[in-house]
Amino acid sequence: MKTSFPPVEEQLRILTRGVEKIVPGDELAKKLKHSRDTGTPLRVKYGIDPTGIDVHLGHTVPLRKIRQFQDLGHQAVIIIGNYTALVGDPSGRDEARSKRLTAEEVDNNARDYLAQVGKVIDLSRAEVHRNGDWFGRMAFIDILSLCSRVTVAQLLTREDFAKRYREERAIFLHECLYPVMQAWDSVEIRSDVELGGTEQLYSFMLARDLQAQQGLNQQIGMMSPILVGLDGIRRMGKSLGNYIGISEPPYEMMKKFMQLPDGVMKMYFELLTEVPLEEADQMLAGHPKEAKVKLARTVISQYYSEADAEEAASRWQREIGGGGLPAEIPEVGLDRSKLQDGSLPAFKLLTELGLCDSGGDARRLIAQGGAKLGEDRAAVDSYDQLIAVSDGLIVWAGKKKYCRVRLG
RNA sequence: GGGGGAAUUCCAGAGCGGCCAAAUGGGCCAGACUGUAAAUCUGGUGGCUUUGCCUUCGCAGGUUCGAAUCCUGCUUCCCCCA
Repeated sequence: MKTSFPPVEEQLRILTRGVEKIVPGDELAKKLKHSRDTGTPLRVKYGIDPTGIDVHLGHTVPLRKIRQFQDLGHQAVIIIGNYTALVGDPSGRDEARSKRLTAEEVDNNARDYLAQVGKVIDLSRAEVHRNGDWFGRMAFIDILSLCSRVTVAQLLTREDFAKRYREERAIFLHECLYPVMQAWDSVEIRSDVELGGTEQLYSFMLARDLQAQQGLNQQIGMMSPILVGLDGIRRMGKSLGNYIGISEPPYEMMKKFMQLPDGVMKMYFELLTEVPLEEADQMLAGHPKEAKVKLARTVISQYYSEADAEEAASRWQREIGGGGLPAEIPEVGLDRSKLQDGSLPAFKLLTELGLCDSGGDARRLIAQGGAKLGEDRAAVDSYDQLIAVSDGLIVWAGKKKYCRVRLG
C-alpha cells in the first residue's frame, strides 16, 4: 500500500524551517519528489548517545524535525548509540571525555532516553536500533577494513581534531573511530536523511562516502543550528549547566526561560515553536518581557497542558515579577536550645538555617543588605543584631534563598 | 625506551624568597536600576570568638628569621624524539 505525501513544496516549507545547512543543498527536494512519486517514505536517521539522562531543549531541535518528518509520513529511525557512547562524541570538544561509561550505565541511560524522547517524537511509528547490534558482532578484521577507508588527513579536516592537534592536546585513538562508527550506522540502516547539529558535518559526509562504497543511496545531512543555552553564548548542554530539561516541572522551566537574554528569543521561537516567524518578529518588536512569557508558555505547553503552562506563568509573575510571597516556602527546623533568651545573632541564625555557608558568608550578605526578615522583608542592619526568633518566621538570604523557621 | 614541560583558591590563569588569602577574566552571590531573576552599573567571593588569629598554592620531607615561590623524593598529567 502506497502512502500519499503532501506536495513537495509544502513539505520543504515545513522541513527547512530552522535548518542551518542541508548538504548537498539541492538533494532534499529531489528525494522528497522521488519519495512522493514512488510512495516510499524517506528513512530519517537520528542518533543519540545515551551518556546522560536529561533530555533538554537543545536535543529537541533535531527531535522536533524528526517529528515533522513523521507527521509528513516519513519513517523515523532512531539510533541509540550504545556503542558510540562507549567512545564519547569528540565533536566540538577541546578535551577528550574524562570518564567512560560502563556498558550497564549506557543500557540504563538508553531506556531513560527513550522514555524522554517519546515526548517529542512518536515512538510507536519509529524504528529504534542500538548500534551495538552491529558493532557488537564485528570482528577485529571488520574494524580494520572499516578503518582502512579513512585517512588521518581526513580526520584532521575536522576542526575539533585539527585544533587539538595544533595545540598539542591529546587526541585518543578511540576518539578517531567515533565519526567512522557514526557513519557506519547510516550504512546499516540505509538512511536517506540524517539529522543533527552543524558539528556533525564531517560524520554526515563520511556516511555518504561509505554508503557509496557499499553501492547504496547516499544520505543527505540536515543540520540544525546549535541552540544556545541560558547564558546566551555557549551551546545548551548538561555539563555547562545552562539547559532547560524537558522533564523539569513547568515552574522550573518558566523560571529558566525568563532568565534568557533577550537576544536569543528569536532563535528559540524559530527552533522550538511553530509560531510563524513574522508573528514572532512582531512580538519581539513589542515588549520583550511579554514575548518571553509567550515563548515560555508555548514551549512548556508542548510538554505539559496549556493550563499548566499558564499556571507556571502566572505564578512567576506573582512571585518574581511582582515580588509576592513564594507559594512554597521550605521549612527548616531549629532547635530551641540554640537560642539564648529566644534570640540569636543574625549571622548565627543564617548559618544555623543553612541559608549561608559560613559566618563570613552571612556577614557579607548582611553587609550588602541581602538579609531580610518576615513577610514584609525587614532588613537586618548588622551581623550581630539579635533576632527574636519566633516559630514560623520567614528568613530571606537574598531574593532566591529563603525559609520558614520551625522551632523544635 | 629517551628527553622536555606542567600541577595555584569553583574554572581558566598570574605570581617565582618577605608588600600573598594570592593579580586578571569567567562563573557564582548581593545591591542599585528595570521590562524579569534580561541588559547595565557597583560591591563581594577560604575559615573564625574579625581591626587580630588560623588553615590553604599536587603529596612528603628539607634549606631559610621567613617559601605558592629554592632543594630532594614521590604521584598525576601533557608534549616531543625513537
